[in-house]
Amino acid sequence: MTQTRTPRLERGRSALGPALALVHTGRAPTRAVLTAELGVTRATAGAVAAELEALGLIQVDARPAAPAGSQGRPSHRLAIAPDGPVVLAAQIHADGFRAALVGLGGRMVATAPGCMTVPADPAHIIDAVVEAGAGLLRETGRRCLGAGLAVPSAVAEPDGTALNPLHLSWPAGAPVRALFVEALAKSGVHGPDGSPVSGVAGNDVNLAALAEHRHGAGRGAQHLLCVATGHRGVGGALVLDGRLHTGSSGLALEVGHLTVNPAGLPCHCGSRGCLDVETDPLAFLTAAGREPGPEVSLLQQSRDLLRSEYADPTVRAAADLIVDRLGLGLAGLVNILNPDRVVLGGLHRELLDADPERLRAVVADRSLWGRSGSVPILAASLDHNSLVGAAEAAWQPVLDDPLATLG
Amino acid sequence: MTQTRTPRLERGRSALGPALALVHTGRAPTRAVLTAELGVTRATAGAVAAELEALGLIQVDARPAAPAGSQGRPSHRLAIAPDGPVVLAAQIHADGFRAALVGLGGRMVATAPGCMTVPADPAHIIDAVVEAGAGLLRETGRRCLGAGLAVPSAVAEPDGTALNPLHLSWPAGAPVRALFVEALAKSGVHGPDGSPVSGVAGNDVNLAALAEHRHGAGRGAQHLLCVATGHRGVGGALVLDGRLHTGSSGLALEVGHLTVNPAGLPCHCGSRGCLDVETDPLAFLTAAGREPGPEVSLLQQSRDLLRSEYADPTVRAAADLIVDRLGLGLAGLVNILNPDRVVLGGLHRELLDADPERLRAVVADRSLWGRSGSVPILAASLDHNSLVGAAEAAWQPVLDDPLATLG
DNA sequence: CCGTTTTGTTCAGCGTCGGCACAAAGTCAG
DNA sequence: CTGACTTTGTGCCGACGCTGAACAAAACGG
Repeated sequence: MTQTRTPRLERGRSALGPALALVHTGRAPTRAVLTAELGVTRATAGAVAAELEALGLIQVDARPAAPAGSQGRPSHRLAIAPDGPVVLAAQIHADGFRAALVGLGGRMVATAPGCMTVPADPAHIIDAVVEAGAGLLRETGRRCLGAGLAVPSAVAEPDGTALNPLHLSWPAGAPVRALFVEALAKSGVHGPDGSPVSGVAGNDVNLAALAEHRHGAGRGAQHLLCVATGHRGVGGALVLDGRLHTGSSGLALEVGHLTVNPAGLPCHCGSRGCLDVETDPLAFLTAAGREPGPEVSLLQQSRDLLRSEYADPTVRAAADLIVDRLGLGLAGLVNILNPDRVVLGGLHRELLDADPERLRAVVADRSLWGRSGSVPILAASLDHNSLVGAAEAAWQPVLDDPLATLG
Repeated sequence: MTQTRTPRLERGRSALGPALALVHTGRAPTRAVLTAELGVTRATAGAVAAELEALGLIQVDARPAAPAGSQGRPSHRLAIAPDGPVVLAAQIHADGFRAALVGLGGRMVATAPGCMTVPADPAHIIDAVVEAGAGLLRETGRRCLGAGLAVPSAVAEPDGTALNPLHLSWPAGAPVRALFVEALAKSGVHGPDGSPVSGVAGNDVNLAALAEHRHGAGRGAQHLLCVATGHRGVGGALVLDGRLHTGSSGLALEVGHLTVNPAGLPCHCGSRGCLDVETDPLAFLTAAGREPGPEVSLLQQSRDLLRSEYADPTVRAAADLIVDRLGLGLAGLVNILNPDRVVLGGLHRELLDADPERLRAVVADRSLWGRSGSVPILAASLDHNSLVGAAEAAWQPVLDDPLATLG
């Protein structure tokens, strides 16, 4: 009998994936740096770069723009091919959806926003956002290698179902990944070989964390903790050694039910004073004595209030209160996860911008010992980070093994 | 100029490390299974096994004990070489210390307990435990490839200092790893090449989790959460994909200050009702209305009480109270980390044994949705798991690259 | 102009692993 | 008992990714 094996590591240049990841995240601007980062010889790095260029993923400019002041032969410049393949990224949030084409390097090639004019039904909305993305693909004629979808809900693995899509009034357990894949096939989105592209779905904060780690405020962090609040409730995410930690069934970093105010508001989870109900936009508006209106999103109302009336002592006091509660929650997370960076999004990001020192002081005061007490807390720095993160998740197979997904 | 490179991946048979790890954890009892687990051809697996045997690490029995009922040629049996090299494992706890020699497979070859007769000084105790280990090495004449030390304190990385060795009355920041390495050199513990062996130090609960994951109740878990309480305070640990997650500075899983009883006892951290003060042996004894005595350890007193007087309603009520608090803490951790298994040690293990259903019910009730709500909670199953874990940490370089550490 | 420094490329060689053929050692059917 | 079948172990050869060294190229400085 002929010997069969279950291939663990595909054949092909094994340094290809790491090399592409380095160029993708901007950590390998030249072949010389690529050589050092990969830990291989110049010969290998050169061959790898040539292969990536042949695949149409990167581009080598023999004449660099910056002559620089160092001596020796100037290095050629490595860059993402501007006309290379893209992935389809989609995001659904409380106020609408957005589709985009995203190239390597996190570059948004085209984008199409959409409002919630269709029925609030998972299948219809996902169909609409995929159709918008397919339209962009038709307009631009770019090759598409994958697709990613960000939703404001925990997504269970390996099922791909949304467990708590509360803001969307969707039923718990909606099979978002299956609907996404189905919509992709229906819209005729296909890869270079004509077969339908693979689709992945994930929690929006998780994906935002991935994007911030690759291209934003989290760049270079070993263990990155992200916390964000957009509408109702609070989301968390953790990137460990460059990979998203979603736990063994996709439910990790459900941080909303950390107790941050023992005598606080009752939460649907049965406890009181959970992070979810104490630090989200509604909590802020309530603490500031404002009645939330129905026109714009709670995040928008909170942001407007914070930016325009921060001088008002009531608003200031409300912000301080939320910051104190958030700080307690972050300190608890820092003690458990010991990240080397924290990035905040949504309203938490705004609160950090308004008074960076207060939040940092609370966290430092309540977290334990040494370096972890002074863990840097930064504001998210990317526009549409969930969308870019959905693209990152879609790019992941290519970054892991370019040959298997292209050649 | 000749090309230099910073080697990322050492040369040598790259399947050697994974193969040794499989035999080490008992997941490769035969060459046939090894072939399947590694995902290589039989030829490669055979060559790898032959090389490991030549290195004196494993042993191939051509005649297997179990003829089994399956047809085809019976597979030869792979086992850890019984007279192979060992590592020196050491543990220091509140009541004394213990040194041991541990072979691959977690097999304890020799052990030597010691009491706290020496001054309560880090250097003296570490010298004593290393000297005990060196004595075992001299007695048995085994080759020693590394050394590991478990201490009841968070150990900061990369410094190797003990940050909160409270039960030992040591100064915070004691340089335990440096002292350990120094003591090893002083005692003449050396590797096969005559140079002093490398020494690693870690938190005892972290190392216990590693041991349980490799050889105990955590075997096969993808993400394993361990929680244990031995004397005062509560320790946590997380094993992710087979590697200990210690965070970016070694301080991860400091779970003692999760709030589990908002109106509870004040804690030195400034909050109230922390896991540390609500679920440790002292909390149990106090809840049961017993005055802790000075003779034996708090854990021993708690265990005796729980085992002999569980029928007493007061004791039963105290146990239930602690279990409820512990369940709240575990649920919080499960929501954040989403492990697929939880293993409990120390008093928590005893409480689980006393009433497994109560704890599981509390955790399921307070953790969120689906599979994570029914995460299995098991009792630690290894004797001296911190000690075995110290050995695991010492073995790690060999498991990662046998050739680099041996030949 | 030539030496120095750094970068890029070509080429031979080596080591690991896949693929195949064959041998070995058991079960099962008759 | 014998022969077909199944599964395991091993020897051989080639593919291929990578190293190492030599050489060429492109800048700077004296």
